[in-house]
Amino acid sequence: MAARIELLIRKLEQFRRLSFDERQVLENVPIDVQKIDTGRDLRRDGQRSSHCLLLLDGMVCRYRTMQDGRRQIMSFHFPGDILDLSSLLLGRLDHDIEALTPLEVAPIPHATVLGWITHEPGLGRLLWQDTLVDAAVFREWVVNLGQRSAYTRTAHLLCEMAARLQAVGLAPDQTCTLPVTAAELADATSLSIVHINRVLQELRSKGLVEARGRTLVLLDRDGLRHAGGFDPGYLHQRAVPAA
Amino acid sequence: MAARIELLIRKLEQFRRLSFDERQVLENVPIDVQKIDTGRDLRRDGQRSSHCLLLLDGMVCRYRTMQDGRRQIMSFHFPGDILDLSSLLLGRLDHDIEALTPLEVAPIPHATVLGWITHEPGLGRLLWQDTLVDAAVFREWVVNLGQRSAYTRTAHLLCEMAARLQAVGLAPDQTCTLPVTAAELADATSLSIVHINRVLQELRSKGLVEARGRTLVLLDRDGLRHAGGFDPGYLHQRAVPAA
DNA sequence: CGTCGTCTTGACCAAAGTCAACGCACGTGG
DNA sequence: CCACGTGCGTTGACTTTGGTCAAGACGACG
Repeated sequence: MAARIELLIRKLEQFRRLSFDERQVLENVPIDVQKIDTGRDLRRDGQRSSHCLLLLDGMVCRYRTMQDGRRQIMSFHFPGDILDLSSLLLGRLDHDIEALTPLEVAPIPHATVLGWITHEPGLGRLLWQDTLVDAAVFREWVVNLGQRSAYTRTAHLLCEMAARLQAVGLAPDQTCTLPVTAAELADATSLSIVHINRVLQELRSKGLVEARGRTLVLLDRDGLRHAGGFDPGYLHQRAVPAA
Repeated sequence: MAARIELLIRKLEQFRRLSFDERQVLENVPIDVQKIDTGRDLRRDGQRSSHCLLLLDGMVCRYRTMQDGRRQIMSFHFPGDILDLSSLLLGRLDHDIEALTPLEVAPIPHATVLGWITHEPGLGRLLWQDTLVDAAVFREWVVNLGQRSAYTRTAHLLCEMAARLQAVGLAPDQTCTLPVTAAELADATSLSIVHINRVLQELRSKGLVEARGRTLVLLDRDGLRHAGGFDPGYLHQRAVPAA
């Protein structure tokens, strides 16, 4: 299963080609695949840990629960993402991380990651770049929550998810299937379930999306892009990598 | 004016004590102080640059302007902050940066910063930590915009600003003066000016804040903390540094 | 003294939330 | 194989939070 580290390599190669040595360092990491059920929390608010989690398969969200039980999803993550890079340098986590689908993750000891960046400082820079992109995505969410209407906001979020899936080769054609429920979209857009439902109806009536069981299918990426005023520049992706 | 780099040092020492060599590297940087007027843009959306800006005095915000002219402020910055660290590794900026007060900034060439992190990898780690904290702050803004009411949201924002000023020794006592207008708070909280005005009135009526010309005085930090449900954990500050 | 930017107020409006009931599909166990 | 329960989606009626518009006050500064 060592091939799985390819996901991380592909993600980092969004920034620049890796050198032979850099690839070697990553490919030599023993990958210990763990399976996790839908709904399980991978990490809890306040937790310290000695490993980072590399997501190999499935989808995950980070969220914070308020005192009154409402919750705000802060980000979604896809295969190739390192879920809690912040635990490496910051210690305590300030949010929860939950499995939205059945998952495969690989815990990578902090010591291993520190080894990477010591022996190959270039890798450290790439990981730092990754956290800068993360920050850019959070900024975009601030704009999205602050300035866009329910309809535009939802479309924008769907575009972002599609663009990120495509970047790691998981949404090769125009369509794209997202394993999210209306409740999860509501928590991410900070709309009520009732209202996100009305928004999704509108998106469906325009032929932009389609509901299939517990998943949402994006039918018309350009239409969604237009509906959400989506400009992918903030994702700082290079050209779409070859499938 | 070389003493000014002390601000950055103090900021980084929020994470850990610097070694003698690390201090040396930073203290040897020639500081070229530039003065900037209120309202000027320091950086524009899409811009590339060859320098990072170290803020020495004054207050700054990052924002994005929408097509319809509304704008969303994404963050405020205080002395000691590096304003566009992302330009170092990501190239194109995805937002504007504006002076909210008269400013003193020091441009630091990218090459210089790259030199720091090459010769003292520990400094690179500290700067990376700084961007992780930045990201944590953005996440908190997502929660703030998504889940908190106008009143709570505003109080929370004020608490955050006070806590960050205090961390660099600029709000030593219980009170704290912020050079922000209602319009700027409105753009940051994504409330209308009219509504933020009503919120500020309520905060004033409870003795939590006071308006003095173009500045806002925080009178009762504990009261604000309570009003905003503020928990500073996400700022990942160590104990308050000695004044 | 006038002007400009900022703050303030009140009346009205609209986007999104809440509540409550219902439907629908799926899975499990009798 | 059907009955039931559970989780998710849907709908309509009503409410609330905060937005919009418009007018006026205040205060700093040339």
